[in-house]
Amino acid sequence: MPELPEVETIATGVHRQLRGDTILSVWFSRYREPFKTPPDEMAAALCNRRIRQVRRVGKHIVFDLEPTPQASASFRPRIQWTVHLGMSGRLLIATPRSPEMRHTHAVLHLGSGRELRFVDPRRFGRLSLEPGDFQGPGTEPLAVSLADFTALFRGRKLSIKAALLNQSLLHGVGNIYADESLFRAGIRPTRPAGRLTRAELGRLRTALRAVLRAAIRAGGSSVSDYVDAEGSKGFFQVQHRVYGCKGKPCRVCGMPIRRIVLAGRGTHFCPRCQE
DNA sequence: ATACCGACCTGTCAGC
DNA sequence: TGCTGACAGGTCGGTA
Repeated sequence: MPELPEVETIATGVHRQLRGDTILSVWFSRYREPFKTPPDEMAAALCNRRIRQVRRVGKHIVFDLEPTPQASASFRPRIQWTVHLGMSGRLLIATPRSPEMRHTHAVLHLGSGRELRFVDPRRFGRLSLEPGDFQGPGTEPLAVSLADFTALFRGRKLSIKAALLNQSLLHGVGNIYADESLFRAGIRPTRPAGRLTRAELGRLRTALRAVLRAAIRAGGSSVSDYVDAEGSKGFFQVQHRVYGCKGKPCRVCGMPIRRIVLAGRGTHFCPRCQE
């Protein structure tokens, strides 16, 4: 389940491998779900583009594209192709001889002879064409100042957990890192976001940045493995302290970790350490 | 405007 | 063994 650290790791890996490569032709599956832009329009815009940069914005992977010298002069100079992996989306760099996995929904044929494949069994992923200034829906959690972070939650009645998941506030935080950062900050997920003290918001911002950075470091150690081949190895190196730990003793106080449903999501916390 | 909830999807796994 | 149902969750659209 790709959240900010996973998307960052994938974007970095794809950037390293594909920067400077060109898109010659594109194939899309028949499923319409992955396309926020009509497939024909997207295919026409992607062909004869050079990959200038691949990076992460929120949970989106953004391909900055520029025309190849051969492209017609009517091409817009710069466009962006964005990939959202949803729950189960993957990007694979393959050769034409690599067997095609089930649920492959897009294949970009590249000038180097390689292929970039988008595989997404559950089809929650989305592909989109952007005019060239894609910003994402919310604020970047790794760059937000304390003042801006505090302002995001002011006056809000929804739970802090739901607020962290709201991509139009902060983008990039998903269920795992919401739970993990709330645990590290000692804040119960059910607390109304607007009722948190300045001190608590400060702890939460610090915890969120720390856990995201640690996860990026962990994922970063196996970037090429992920992009090349099967695994999502790197992402399991992260030590979860509450997520998926229902009933296990809290690492700090020993109380059993509780699981409730909040904002429609499984939510994990320590009933003693988080108040 | 804000908040909440079901729908969308398929693979996995517990339980029978 | 093979089946059934619950569960996983990012995002969107409908509703209060």
